Amino acid sequence: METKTRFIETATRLFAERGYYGVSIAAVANELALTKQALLHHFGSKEKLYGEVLQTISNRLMEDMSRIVQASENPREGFEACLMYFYDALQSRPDDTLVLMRELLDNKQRAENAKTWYLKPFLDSLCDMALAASPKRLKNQAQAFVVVYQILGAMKYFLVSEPTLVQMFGSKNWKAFTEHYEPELRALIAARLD
Amino acid sequence: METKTRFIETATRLFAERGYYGVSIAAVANELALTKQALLHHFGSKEKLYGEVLQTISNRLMEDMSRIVQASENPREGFEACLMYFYDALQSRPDDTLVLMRELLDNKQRAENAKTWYLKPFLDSLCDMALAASPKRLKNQAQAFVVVYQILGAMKYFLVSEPTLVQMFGSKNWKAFTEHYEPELRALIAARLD
DNA sequence: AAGGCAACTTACCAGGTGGTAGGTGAATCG
DNA sequence: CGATTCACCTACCACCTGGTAAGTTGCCTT
Repeated sequence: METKTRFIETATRLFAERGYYGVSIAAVANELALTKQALLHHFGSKEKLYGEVLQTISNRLMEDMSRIVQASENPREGFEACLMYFYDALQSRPDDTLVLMRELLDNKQRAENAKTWYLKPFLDSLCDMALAASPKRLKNQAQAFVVVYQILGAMKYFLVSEPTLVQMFGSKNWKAFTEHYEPELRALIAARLD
Repeated sequence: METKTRFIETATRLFAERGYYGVSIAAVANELALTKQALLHHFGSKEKLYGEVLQTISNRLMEDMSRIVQASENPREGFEACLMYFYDALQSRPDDTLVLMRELLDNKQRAENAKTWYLKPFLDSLCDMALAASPKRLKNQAQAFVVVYQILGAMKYFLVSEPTLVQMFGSKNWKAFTEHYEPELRALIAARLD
């Protein structure tokens, strides 16, 4: 595998665990037994490395998502399938989920330097899909956005809480929670679109 | 006001903005035109300062919540009022909300230290209330927990996104979102209990 | 008046931070 | 073959990090 790709994968894991400020570029490089200057050679700066991490996550989501959307027949089914796919994707890549959540919290600080909104197109397309899926229920863009955001919040907050909930209630209860969560998430989505 | 209290307030704001690793004790002290050694005099270490910040938030939240829980009469109405009150509380103190969210993400790292589950009694009582509020819909503890967690996720994720959404969509759109959010949150809660 | 103590201060430290400058050896290419 | 490019290196920089040591100042108690 290319060194640059390995840098991005390692950085994704470390940023997920400790956040942007909690990870030094030297720490990322050490994981691959390279020097931080090797990293700087490939990315130029820490901020650009972080940008590529976000871009990679964003690309992965957008590509898979557009595939799902095209495969669907009617807007409503496509939107629901898209959301459930998103839930599976977040569940199967917890590091991506954590990085996205951290980015949400951090980017007030970084916004001045990095003015790129990697996830905005993703949010926009979800809102458009929501409007198409439930034109009677959702009267305008703002309302569609709010409903989409409720659904995203319900799934992301739960997935991001795994370590805490396992420690709080034990892994047996956590397993029970996850088994209940998917059907309840479908029910939530349906309830929000009717 | 006591210097120590002012330190905690300033630290809460900065930790909310940049996270634990993103804030130096010197930065906190500078905000109050004091030296970092003044801070160390009061708290001993950065970790202890952070602990006091968490404790202060936890105390504030628990006090408010226990007051509300006692005041409820009808289980269903009491539960809904409780959730909406919680939404208002989070909304009125965005820094507290951000710090709690960050702690949720970080405590996989600090799992050893994080044995203070300040939110567990709160979660437990919410689950009990949910079961009492909708005994026909919710068959067991796990199901009640899942539904409660969906609602909490929907509100917390939205509130935590303010800085990002303001920059992404502008403050005018953000205002439109917040106006839609409260009624839609009530609708979400109702839909999840029927 | 004397002592103690809380609330600060300056001076300092070892180690880490992101980043620059200027290489080295190996592969590629005209 | 020589020139260039690539992927990496060592050396170095100015600044920042949390934390220690040792005062200094002014109020409170005895």
